[in-house]
Amino acid sequence: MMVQKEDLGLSLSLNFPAASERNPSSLQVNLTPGLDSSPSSFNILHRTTNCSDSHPFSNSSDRNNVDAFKVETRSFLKGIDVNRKPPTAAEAEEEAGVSSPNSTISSISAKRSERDVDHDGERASSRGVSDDDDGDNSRKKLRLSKDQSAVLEESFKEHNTLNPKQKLALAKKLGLRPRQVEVWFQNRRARTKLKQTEVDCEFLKRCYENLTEENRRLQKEIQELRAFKLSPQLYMQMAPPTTLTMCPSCERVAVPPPEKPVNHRTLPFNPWSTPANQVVHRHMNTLRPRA
DNA sequence: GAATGGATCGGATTTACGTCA
DNA sequence: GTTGACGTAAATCCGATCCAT
Repeated sequence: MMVQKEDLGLSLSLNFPAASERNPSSLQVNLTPGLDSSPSSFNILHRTTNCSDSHPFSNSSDRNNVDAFKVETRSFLKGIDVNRKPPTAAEAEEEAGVSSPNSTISSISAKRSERDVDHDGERASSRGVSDDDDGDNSRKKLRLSKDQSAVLEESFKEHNTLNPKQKLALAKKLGLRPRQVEVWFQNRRARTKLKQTEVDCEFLKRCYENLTEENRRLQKEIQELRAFKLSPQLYMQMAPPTTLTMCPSCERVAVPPPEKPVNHRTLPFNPWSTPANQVVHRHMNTLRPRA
C-alpha cells in the first residue's frame, strides 16, 4: 500500500529563534498535516552523529516513552501484513544474540553477516526474492505497509537513531529484518536532512534579499546625510532619518528629542543591539543648550 | 518521465579485543 | 603480572547511487 507524502511526518524547522520572532512566517515548515505537531515533535536539527550523545535509552524518560510506545502499538500490529516470513525461533535467538555490539567475537561475526547475506545464506532481503520468487534475480522492491511506516515514523519521532536493542524490537514488532529497520532509519535521516537543507537554503535566500534591501535603504540614507552636510537648510525640510542617534558622551542609543534637530552623530541601526524603544535615556536632556 | 522510497555500496569512524614488546 | 602501542574485526553511520513502484 502506498503511503502518502503527507503521512511522512516531516516537520522541518530552522534554529533561528531570534529570527523567527522577527519573521515568524518564514521559519516553520510543517509537512505533517495529519500528525500531531505538538511541541514534543521531532526537531530535525537536534540530530547527532554520535549515538552515545543522544542514546535513546540514555535516560529513563526516553526508556519509558519507548516502553509506552511498545504497549501502544502492540495491539494493532498483530496480524500486520509482513513482507517476509516471520523469523524462526532459531533466527530470533540468533538475532537476540547479536544485539550487543560489545558482545563476544562469535556473536559479532554472526552479526556481520546481517548486512551482506541473509540468515539462510541468500542475498539480503532487499531483493525480496525469497517471498515471491519469480525466478529472476532482479531487485524486487518491497513496500512497507501503511501500519509499518506509521510505526517507524512514530519511532523516528522518539529518536532518530536506534540502538541494537531497539532495532531488534522494532524489527520483531513489524515483522521485518533488523537490517530493514536500520536501512529505513538511515534513509529517513538522509531524506530529512535533505529537506532541512532545502528549508535552510530558502531561509538564507530570504535573508539575503532582506539584507540587500536594508543595504539599499542605508545607502540612500547616507546620500541624504551627505546632502544635509552640503545644505543643512534643505535637510531641515526632509523627513527625519530612521537611524538612531547616539549620545556622544556615553555612547548609548537614544531617542532624539522631537522638537529640535539632534546634535548627535548618527550611527546605523544595529539589529543585535538593545531595541531603541527599550532604552530610556534621560541623560539627553542635560545635553540640550540652556535657554 | 518524474517522484518516491527501499536497498546497496564504499568510505569513515568508533569500539572491543588480541598480540607483543 | 601490568601497561601501552598497535593491528584487526565488527558495527554503525553517512553520502551517493541504483532501481522498482
